[in-house]
Amino acid sequence: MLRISKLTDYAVVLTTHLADTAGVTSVRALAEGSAIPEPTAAKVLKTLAKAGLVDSVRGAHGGYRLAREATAITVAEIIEAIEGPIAVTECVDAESECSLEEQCGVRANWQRINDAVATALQGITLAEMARPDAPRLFQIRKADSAETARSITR
Amino acid sequence: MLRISKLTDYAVVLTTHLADTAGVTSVRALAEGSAIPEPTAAKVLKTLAKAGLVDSVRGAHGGYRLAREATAITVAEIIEAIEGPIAVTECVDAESECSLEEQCGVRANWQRINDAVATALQGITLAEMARPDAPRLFQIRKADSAETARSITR
DNA sequence: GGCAAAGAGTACCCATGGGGTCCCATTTAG
DNA sequence: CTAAATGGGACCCCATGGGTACTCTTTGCC
Repeated sequence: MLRISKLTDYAVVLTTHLADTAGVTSVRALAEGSAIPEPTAAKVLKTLAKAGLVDSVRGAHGGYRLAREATAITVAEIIEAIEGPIAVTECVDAESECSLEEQCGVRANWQRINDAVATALQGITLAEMARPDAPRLFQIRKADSAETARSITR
Repeated sequence: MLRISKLTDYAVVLTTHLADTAGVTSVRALAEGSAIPEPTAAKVLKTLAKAGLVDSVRGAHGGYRLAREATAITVAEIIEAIEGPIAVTECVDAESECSLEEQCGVRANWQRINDAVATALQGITLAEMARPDAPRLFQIRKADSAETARSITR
């Protein structure tokens, strides 16, 4: 499955909506516009605010707005705000004491895969994510030898 | 976090060990060599066998061996054997009825991200995964030209 | 000033499924 | 025949994703 959590999905959708709007938007409006249950949307937005990705305005007529330009927010940041550091496997995550890490030749390669995925997600901005007709696609390539040309054709 | 499950991690480690050995190897030997609890290793191997990635030999002196060359098994296959189809988000997975999918501009982009990740994992063989000093790295590129766009759409 | 409309913070609950164990049936070498 | 293996279940536990509720605090507006 290799899933991101639903909450993260919500976060992307919500920030996407914010990217479309100029001023601040209330949780209620955002929730309605995204078909996300309001309390849950509120929870997600609070988390995003703590992470500094959105700014909140309290009080009457308050709401949320993006803390930066949509072009300056990456999908990776949103994921990390909700789920923590991107770590494909446990052993890739910072302080894991894999019992036989000396032996484990697999680890280094998971690390590389993890880096590739992280880099990819860091390269995708919220602005791009907001456009269904995004002109850019993303591909992952082996960086190396001669046959890399063929690496896409599966 | 974007994690693959521990069981999948185990699967990669176990198949890696199989790639190093010629004949069949018993679950016990594999479990000991990988520091994975034996019953759990057994479970994983059964799943891999059902998926056709490893062959089992029953009876005394039985065990497992790779069903194909290590160069002909991809990491993507192992992941899918344990976790099912690679689907970064729910809406990417086959039969999801996302309430407002018409509206949801995010979906198409998740699909693209998903494809990129899947393609990457399909390009990594078990043989490569088994070598800690793998010479190849993996990187992700944005392809903003129209031609590459076509090459990914499956 | 006071009320109402917002978000902040936190505690809490519930269901799902990852992770793990066990048992018994079946196969096969010696 | 027996022991050593896997096949195929059923089963359990508990961490956590997902969702809810309730009480502060801030602030616009009459």
